[in-house]
Amino acid sequence: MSIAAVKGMNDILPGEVETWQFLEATAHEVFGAYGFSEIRTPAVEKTELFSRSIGETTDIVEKEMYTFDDKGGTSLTLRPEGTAPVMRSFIQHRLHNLDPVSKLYYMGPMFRYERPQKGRYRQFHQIGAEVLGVEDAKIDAQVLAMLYQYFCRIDIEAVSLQVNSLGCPVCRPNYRKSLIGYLEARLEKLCPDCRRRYQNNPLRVLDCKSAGCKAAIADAPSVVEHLCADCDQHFEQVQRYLRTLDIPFVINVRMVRGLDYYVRTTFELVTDRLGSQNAVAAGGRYDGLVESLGGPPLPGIGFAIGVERLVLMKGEQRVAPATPQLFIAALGDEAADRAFVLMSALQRAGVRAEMDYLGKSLKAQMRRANKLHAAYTLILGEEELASGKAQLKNMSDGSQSQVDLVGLADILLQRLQG
RNA sequence: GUGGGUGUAGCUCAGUCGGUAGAGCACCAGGUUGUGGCCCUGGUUGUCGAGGGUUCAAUCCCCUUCACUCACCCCA
Repeated sequence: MSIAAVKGMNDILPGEVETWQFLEATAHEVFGAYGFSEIRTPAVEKTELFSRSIGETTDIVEKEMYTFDDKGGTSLTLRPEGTAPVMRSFIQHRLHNLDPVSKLYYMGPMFRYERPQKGRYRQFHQIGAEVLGVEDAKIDAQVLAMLYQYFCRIDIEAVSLQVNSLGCPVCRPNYRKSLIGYLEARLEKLCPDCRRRYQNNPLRVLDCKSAGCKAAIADAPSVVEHLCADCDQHFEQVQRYLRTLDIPFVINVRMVRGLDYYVRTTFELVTDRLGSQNAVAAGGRYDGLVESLGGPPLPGIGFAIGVERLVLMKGEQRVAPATPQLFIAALGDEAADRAFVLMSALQRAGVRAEMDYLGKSLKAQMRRANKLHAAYTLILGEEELASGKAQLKNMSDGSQSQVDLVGLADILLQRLQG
């Protein structure tokens, strides 16, 4: 057997890559309109960055990271998510000194050692955005509005925006305590996993998919009822601004986060079309993160979109590859040389032009022009060289006209670009 | 990490109750001595995932293994 790609890491081939390019180009455009700048960070970071930010006891850090020692003995990790590297870069370059508010976005591969399945891969791609320096609920709403606008622009529907508030270090401990008390009284109804984790990570139980757990937590205390005054007001304002902007959303008080740094506003864009990997985008507020990584005490909020999941949702409605505007069918060596020069001139001028390189028959060249969906085919043979006029065929209606060989490049440029 | 499913041509798959394989699509050529799409004719392509066992004989039965895939888990 020849060498295959690494498990869970996929090639993106012609035919599919056009969809990726569209999704990325639209992100540049939409995020740019909202005042975000792109930031690019390395694929590898010191391991400590992730263990400190994501949380030592999360699954990501405990068992899903690609971690290794480099030849100098430093423990490095392929980034499993994008927020921590952006925070690291932000702090390292003191970006808060340039502007009190930073709006950044990124896109690129992330790595997690998980068992691959539909919508979940070991190398996957995220498009993410982060805002640093604003606590006001307007920015929460603006980030959500931008995310919503992006999904409108890429024409993906069948997603629902779910919003929740997780509280802050002041109010969450109280909620935690009351939730643990509630779960303790119903331990025997919980699944084994939840029985094990209700002490360490009680919020996780709210997200459990087992029928027993779902029933057991049906009237569990909700986070929202336990918010402190500040958090409650913040959450109310977020909702008010979302309504002002006509952003449709639902409140899901059972939504939790897999990463430890989230506080207050959290959200997910979920769909029922991707099996169990139902989140196509997720994010939230992380007000303590920058400071905990050694930076200034700045609030932050952001999200990440799973690009593979978008591509899956686009499904059959793929973005079509660009097709040649002109195919030049040449017969004989002399005509092929003329065709080559002509094609090159057109390409320099930005016209998508193509010709045959394999010495095929005219019939075969026409077939290829058709297969490539060329808009026009120029036929150039001995007769045309002798008469000084080439045949230009419109491939959609089959009509054919004569064009002068003298100044042909300019004539074609006018026809094809005008 | 756990469980299920599937591995046969480039793709989607059929098949042999054990006698070393086929269809459609794709690709190539011809039907038109210089004109695509539709149609017709012909052609190319396989270590039947890998290793071992049973057998005169294995792509088929048995064992092992690998890969892919879906789900659990986790998450974008």
